[in-house]
Amino acid sequence: MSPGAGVGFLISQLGYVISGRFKDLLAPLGLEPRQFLVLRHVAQAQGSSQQALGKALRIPPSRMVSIVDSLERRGLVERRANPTDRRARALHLTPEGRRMLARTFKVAVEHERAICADLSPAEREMLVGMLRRLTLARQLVPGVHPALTSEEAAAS
Amino acid sequence: MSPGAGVGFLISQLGYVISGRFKDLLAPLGLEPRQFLVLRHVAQAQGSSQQALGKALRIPPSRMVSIVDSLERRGLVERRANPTDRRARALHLTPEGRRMLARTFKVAVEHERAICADLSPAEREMLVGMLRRLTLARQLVPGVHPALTSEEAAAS
DNA sequence: TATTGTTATACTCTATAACTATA
DNA sequence: TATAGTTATAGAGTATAACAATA
Repeated sequence: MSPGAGVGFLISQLGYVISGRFKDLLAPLGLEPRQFLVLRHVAQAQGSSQQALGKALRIPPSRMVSIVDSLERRGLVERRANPTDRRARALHLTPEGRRMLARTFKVAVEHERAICADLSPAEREMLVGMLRRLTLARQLVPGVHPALTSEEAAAS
Repeated sequence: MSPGAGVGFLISQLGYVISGRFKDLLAPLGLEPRQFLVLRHVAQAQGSSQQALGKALRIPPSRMVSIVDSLERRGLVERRANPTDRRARALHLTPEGRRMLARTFKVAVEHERAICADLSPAEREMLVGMLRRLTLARQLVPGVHPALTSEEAAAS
């Protein structure tokens, strides 16, 4: 009866501590979750402009600047000139960026293993299956964590 | 492999949209989630001092002030004098606060129903059971949503 | 005239620390 | 000397709007 008991409240609580824990795991690599989000998507769409990427991730242009700034400062991403449009900057992963991404994937896999430590593989699959059947699961954008992007944009 | 696929990422995404949706459902009642959190706990521990409640909810004293202010302005909670300690204020629900709480519970129940619309009661129970078996579920404080309280305190 | 990236600005949220009145 | 509540202040994070270069 009380909201402390339901599926919604439980997932909401768990989501918070899970993402907080992931943030902690990422910290030793000197990476914040939203930097990780962008880094990952740069890898998947190399040569994209900042705003094209920002649109896909629902991150406003002005925010993309500082995120890409930080990634570039760390030598993980490069802003290259775009030959066909001198306004736009083509984003590319550096070799160091690629190595970093590999490291973060290991962290993510270990995180997942720790979370599901007490579940058999079959149970884990069943869990994913049921989570995907929750109504609100349909409005998720694959691979994009809404908490790391604009709240306004996410609501629209 | 990619973090977009795992249980952790999925719960983290879902938690965000679920709590965002609950916030939207609460909005027509003129209540924000953290006001709801405090209101609910005042009901469970009537006569508590602000700081006693804040300690249980991991909300720092200075923040409690404005939350209780807003609840008092709306006539949902009363600060009464404490006969044994004139520094402390005893928090009590008003009749209007009690009615509001009943309304929010209806909202919460409807929210839960909507989320789990495509699950049978048995599946829903199974889902709760598996969520509770996730490692990080052990560090949850019952009934307290960490996102609405101090991040620092939650980490400690 | 529209668009890319950038900068400037303002706003929200929150914690820390000072302050008062009691204890 | 310590504690309850309050107020003041400062910091982080973020969006909106103005701006310069280019289309």
